[in-house]
Amino acid sequence: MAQKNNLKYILLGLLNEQSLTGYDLTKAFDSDIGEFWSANHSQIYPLLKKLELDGLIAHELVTTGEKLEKKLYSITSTGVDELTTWLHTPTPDLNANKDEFILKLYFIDQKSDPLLRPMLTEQLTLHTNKYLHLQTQMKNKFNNQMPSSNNYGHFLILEHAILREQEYKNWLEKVIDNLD
Amino acid sequence: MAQKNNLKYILLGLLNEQSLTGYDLTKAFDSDIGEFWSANHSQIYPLLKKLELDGLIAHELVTTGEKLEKKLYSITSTGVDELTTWLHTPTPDLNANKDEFILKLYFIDQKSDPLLRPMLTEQLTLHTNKYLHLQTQMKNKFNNQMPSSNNYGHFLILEHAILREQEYKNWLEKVIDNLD
DNA sequence: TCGACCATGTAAACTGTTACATGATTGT
DNA sequence: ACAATCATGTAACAGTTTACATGGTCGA
Repeated sequence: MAQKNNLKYILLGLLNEQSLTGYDLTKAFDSDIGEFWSANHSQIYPLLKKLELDGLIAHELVTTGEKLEKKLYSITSTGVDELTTWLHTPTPDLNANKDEFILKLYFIDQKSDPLLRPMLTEQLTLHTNKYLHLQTQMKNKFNNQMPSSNNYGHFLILEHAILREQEYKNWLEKVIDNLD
Repeated sequence: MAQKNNLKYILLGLLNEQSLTGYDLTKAFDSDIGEFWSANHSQIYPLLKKLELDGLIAHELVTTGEKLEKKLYSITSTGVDELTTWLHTPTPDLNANKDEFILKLYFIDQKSDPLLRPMLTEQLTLHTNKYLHLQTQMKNKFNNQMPSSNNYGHFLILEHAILREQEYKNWLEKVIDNLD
């Protein structure tokens, strides 16, 4: 979906914590931030170039081994300013979260439709796995406790994600039980 | 985001219930289906043309008043087949639901950040309103009861949406309370 | 040496939003 | 008459995905 260049702020936000390469930034979407946003390297590399042109980030070359060069990006003070401005900007719009399964379900008219049970159980598996995955993340990153300092936001969104998956699981289980 | 042409199936799904104009289909995203997907008329009209070219839908002209012509679209048997195939296709991927507020929260490091409270209360207002809106929808459409026939999927997703907003609200309230 | 992973890039196609454009109907 | 709504379309732009393309490093 054509959003408001949120990816730009994600990159600035991540670089505000530490200097990273495009590859590192790409990987960040496989874990942490991946629970809430997705992006491919083919989108990230060009954007990094643009952000550098705009003076929001800068890179230095680092060589690994014999000749493998990486571009280690860091945020500039202008970049920090833009990030801060973004954080201070209200977020007044709730965007419909586009869930393909929910869409299909919308078009199932009858409780007796034989498609219903396999669809629901498939989703239950997916959401149970996601739930367990998030639990593990919480254990690994925060040892199930609210951090006394730092990463408070990260803790909060992980907590929220877990509650969300729990709700999704519970609802699916209830609906499946009720099919009989 | 570049998805898998989900909009196509939404249009087919809606036209499978009854014949509609492009304008009607556009309006459907303001209510019902709008809780789960968004689309503008500028995306819908060209897609309707394409679907007609592909033989999935057909239109007849209906004249209102003196000369206002509307195109009343209906689904063809080929269209029904494609819709059915889609409904039978597994939905094995959970896509990250992109929530800008959650993204911002991720970058708030300290519990003491003065930004935190206004951000959270802004979202609480939004989600409370959404919750109340969904409750009203449920009352209007289903009178708070599971339908004995028809629209079972619609009922389910509305129920799920309400539970989801309830969770979101509860979480926000808890976090705000805990700020003191 | 070989496979997994590190590392960076581009191109094409697709999906989605915002803006531009026009005209008719209906109810007050 | 006027405003709100009905009704349909295109153009430009922005964001996202998939595929193409290349080469280096590290550990078993």
